[in-house]
Amino acid sequence: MWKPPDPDSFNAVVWTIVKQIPEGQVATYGQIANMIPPPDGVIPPDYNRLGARWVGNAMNSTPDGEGIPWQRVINSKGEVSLPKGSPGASKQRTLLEDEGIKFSDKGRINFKVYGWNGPSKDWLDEHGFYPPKKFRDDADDPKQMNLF
DNA sequence: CGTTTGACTACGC
DNA sequence: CGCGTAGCCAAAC
Repeated sequence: MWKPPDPDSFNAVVWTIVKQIPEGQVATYGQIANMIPPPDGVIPPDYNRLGARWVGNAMNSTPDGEGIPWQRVINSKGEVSLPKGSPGASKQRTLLEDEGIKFSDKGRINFKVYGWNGPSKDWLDEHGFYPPKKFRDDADDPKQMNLF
């Protein structure tokens, strides 16, 4: 069974990945967890379920002033996952709206529009991370459109 | 110490 | 869809 190595280094890895999320896009806790290779190299079937809480923990202890876009990580339902009505929750929503992200009337973000497809393959290879789940076909990705 | 909690998620109804 | 539940584990009580 996979468990995170010492929490400090695990958090550092999470932050490294979160910093790659571009403005105006969002990732999920489970998506981040899926990118981080387990120490023993064996991926359990419910891999992202195991890591999602730890990713949440890492977000909870995000250092301020280091440019980590913590607001771009949300839960699998597309909602801000901080306690409803908390100062942090409204702050996160405001930050995302400032980046141009729109919320549905039920407070959800459409992954088809704003979901992050992960870093470039080069970056993944360089750091040894797994490619994450994609929310859109690359053909539909605005970033890939005029790549030719 | 035992219990509860938490920025989670997949799954079954 | 929404809601409840099981499973996870480090941290805080």
